[in-house]
Amino acid sequence: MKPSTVSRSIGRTSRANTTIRDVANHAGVSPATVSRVLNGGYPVAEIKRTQVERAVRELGYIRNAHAQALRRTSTGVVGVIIHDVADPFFAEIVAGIQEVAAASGALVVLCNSLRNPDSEIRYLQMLRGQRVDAVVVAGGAFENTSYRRALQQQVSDLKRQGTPIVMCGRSSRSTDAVWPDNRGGAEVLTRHLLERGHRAIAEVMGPPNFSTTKERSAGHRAVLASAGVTQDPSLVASGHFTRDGGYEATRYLLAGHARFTAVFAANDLMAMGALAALRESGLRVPDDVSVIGFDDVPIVRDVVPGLTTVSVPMREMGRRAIRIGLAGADRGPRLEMLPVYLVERESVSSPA
Amino acid sequence: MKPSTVSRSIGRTSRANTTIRDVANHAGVSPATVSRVLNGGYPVAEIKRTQVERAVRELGYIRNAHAQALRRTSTGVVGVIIHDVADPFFAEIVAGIQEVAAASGALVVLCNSLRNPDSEIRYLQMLRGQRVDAVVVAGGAFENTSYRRALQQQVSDLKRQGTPIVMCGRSSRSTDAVWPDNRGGAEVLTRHLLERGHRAIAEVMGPPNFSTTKERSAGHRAVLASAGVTQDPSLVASGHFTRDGGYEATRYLLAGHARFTAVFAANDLMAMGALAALRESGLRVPDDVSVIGFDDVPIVRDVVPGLTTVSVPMREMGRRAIRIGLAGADRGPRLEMLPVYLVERESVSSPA
DNA sequence: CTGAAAGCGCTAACAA
DNA sequence: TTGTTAGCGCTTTCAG
Repeated sequence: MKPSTVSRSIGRTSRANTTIRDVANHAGVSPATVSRVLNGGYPVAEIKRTQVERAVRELGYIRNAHAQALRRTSTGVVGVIIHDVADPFFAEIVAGIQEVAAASGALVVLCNSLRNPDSEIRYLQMLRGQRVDAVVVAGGAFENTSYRRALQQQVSDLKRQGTPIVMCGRSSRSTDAVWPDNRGGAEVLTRHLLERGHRAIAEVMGPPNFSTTKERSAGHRAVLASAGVTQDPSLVASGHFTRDGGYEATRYLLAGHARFTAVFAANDLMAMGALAALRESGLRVPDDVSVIGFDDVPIVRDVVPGLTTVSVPMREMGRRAIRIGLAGADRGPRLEMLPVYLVERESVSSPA
Repeated sequence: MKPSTVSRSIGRTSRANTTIRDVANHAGVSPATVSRVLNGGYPVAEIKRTQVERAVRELGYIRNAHAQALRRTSTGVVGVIIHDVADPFFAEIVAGIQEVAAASGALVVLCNSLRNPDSEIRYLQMLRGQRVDAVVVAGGAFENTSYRRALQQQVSDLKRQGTPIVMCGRSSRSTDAVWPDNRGGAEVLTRHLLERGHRAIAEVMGPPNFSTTKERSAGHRAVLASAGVTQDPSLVASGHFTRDGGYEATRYLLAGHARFTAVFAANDLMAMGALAALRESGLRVPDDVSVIGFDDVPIVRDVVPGLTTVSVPMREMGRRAIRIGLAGADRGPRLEMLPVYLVERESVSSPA
């Protein structure tokens, strides 16, 4: 019996994890041989291979991923930072990411920033410490210089480490990115409303200082302007990108004196809130007021009336983002703006 | 200049990650000292501490979590296995888990089994390899002996490693668990329907061989039986725990000849599908048919008519599950069945 | 208070 | 084809 075997068997039988050494001893081979059969792609005598496989099975052995990560360059883990899992928009993106990560055997570390810029930066650091194989940051960007600077720092630190980082849901000049045509979608929706005869259109905006808010609002206003419709400032309210944010903003609008025949909401969740507020005020959709959303999250086809919105390929965005990340360090930023399209349902009609 | 410094600076400036050694050299101290200031709780001269902190900042140094995990007993990572992130029931649970994990500085690895038992087992193994500090398995159990056996094996392997595993959404005898009162909730709902005068109640069940399906169905049938109402077999259909599963099952029921005045759906998503199928058939809810759901996922308050359902504290279940896991290895299984309560909205009325 | 040294569990030369 | 060896980057005795 070799010394190593002895020293191992002396210890308490308690909490010691099974190591590659235990498997080697159990199978009567060296750790290197065990490693070779586990990794494959290296010649090992059939008899030894069988012995090792049996030992692995009998001991219920699983390699320590950290020891492996320390020696190798890849960890088999990817990091994902989103605003909030409970938001269906992000849940869909994560589902897409998971799907391709699973297909390539990678695990995903999911981080919720809860729309706190500092928290996003902190997660980026933690993911860097984890030496993840790729990171995808989903959701619109915070438009604030200190955030921008901190993000830029993380991006370059990550690059220095050789870790690809890809943005999902925001455009970018310096890193890989996949995002929806926010501006184009807003234009399509606004044109749709205009064609139906609406002129007094309330805008339920997202929070200021978000790239998503800016882009969608810009598209909306540009079309309005080019159609010669001036936006009444008292018909604009902003709120969080949530159902309650849309609800509050709409209540605020309703409390004012201005009248409107349609609501342009920054996303579906806010549109749902608008629908609730309108309903509470006794206003019917679309008979009294028309409402449009943005994103086409799964639930909006089940509300009544069905919400007319623009479809953003959330799941596909997630898939593409992680595929780009997993494909390796960037050879010049890969930028993909995904098209969106109008989905007409029942929440829009012509004003009386 | 010390040898170590020299050897480091000889290499290419390229892809080398910054290590604790680089920081030590930069600050003119030993790696041990750097480690001590980084970890805190150990006396270090004020001057050296300052030097180290500056070096860390200047180098943008972040410790390699894997090297750390290899030396320490904890990894600061927890594992979570759910059925599907895109399902709001699970998204809520994950949000709760994330919340407390973040508060204790832990990262979460999220795994989607997509309701595939083999996939769940495989993830359990991977999480074991990651030496996560705790794992929570959310969602109902697959009622099948080979799964049960494999799960039991994983649980004991995890225990041997000293990793707490807690079930979230299913009861258990051998491990820690937090779950909703599925049976009680089904009873409350059924009684509610009975009190409104319904007797011909269709049951839109979940998939067979799921603990959740069994428990909810059992509660429903028990109340029916004790009220002397016999369930018409042609009024029972099962489907996946999704909106489409509920839709298909309801379509199937509608295609049959049997008539019913209410639908008892196994969860909210299936109830939404039922609502859609009913609407398509020209049936009004609740005037022609009443519908109830289960879980009270966030969206159901926004459908029209608002869905009457039973509220399951999803987020709180997630919080509790991870708290139990993070609290350490079990001192006898901690079992918590959380109460549920009826939420009356507008989807139920008395039959004509 | 500080540094040297050992070693966590694994893989990849390098020898044999 | 196989084993021995040298670390990956960190923390933690153990001396000083």
